[in-house]
Amino acid sequence: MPHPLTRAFFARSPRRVARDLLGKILLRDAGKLHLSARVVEVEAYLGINDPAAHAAAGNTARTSVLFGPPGHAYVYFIYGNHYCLNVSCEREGKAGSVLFRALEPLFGVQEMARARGITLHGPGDLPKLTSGPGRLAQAFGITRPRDNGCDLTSPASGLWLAEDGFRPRTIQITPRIGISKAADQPLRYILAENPFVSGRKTQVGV
DNA sequence: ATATCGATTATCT
DNA sequence: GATAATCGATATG
Repeated sequence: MPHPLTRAFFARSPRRVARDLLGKILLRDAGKLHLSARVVEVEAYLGINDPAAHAAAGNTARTSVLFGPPGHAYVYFIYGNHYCLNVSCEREGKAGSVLFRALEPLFGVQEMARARGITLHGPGDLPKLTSGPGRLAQAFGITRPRDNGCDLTSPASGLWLAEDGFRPRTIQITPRIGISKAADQPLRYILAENPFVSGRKTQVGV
């Protein structure tokens, strides 16, 4: 049985939290709806001194959760279309966070497909559910303001993180995706060779 | 297979 | 007024 991650787990640097979140599980419990998926791709955002981080703009109405206690959901809306999910890290007052970029569905595949508004035609379609930060948020019904600030260490919140004993084999670290500032820093953590990791599907070079 | 582009809005300059 | 931690559709090789 999965058990929730602790506050102390998140009260560390974004790099360590990101690294250790790989292989953990995100769960959604809303009445009859139960979803779960394994974390396979995340990015670390380092706080006010990271030009690519929303926290670089300071503690505003939008970013206040980042400056609050660790282990809480920071949900933002982007490109007029998509929501994305982060978890706050470090101590209260320090704005590090981790962005969830891709998950591997474990339970509730049909419900995720319905939330995404797509029909599955085969196993090859599964990555369309949760591969990409906007996709996984839609699959889990994560929106702002409703889910912004919710406690991801508490099953009672209906959106939480847990571990089930899974141990990742190979972890790779690469530059972050989709940003223009500080784009060279290696802060993206992925489970190597997991088909649910977002981005290029074809291997270039070797 | 890769490249380009439109959608649509909160936030900041 | 411009841009953005994205996605999906369309065009082209």
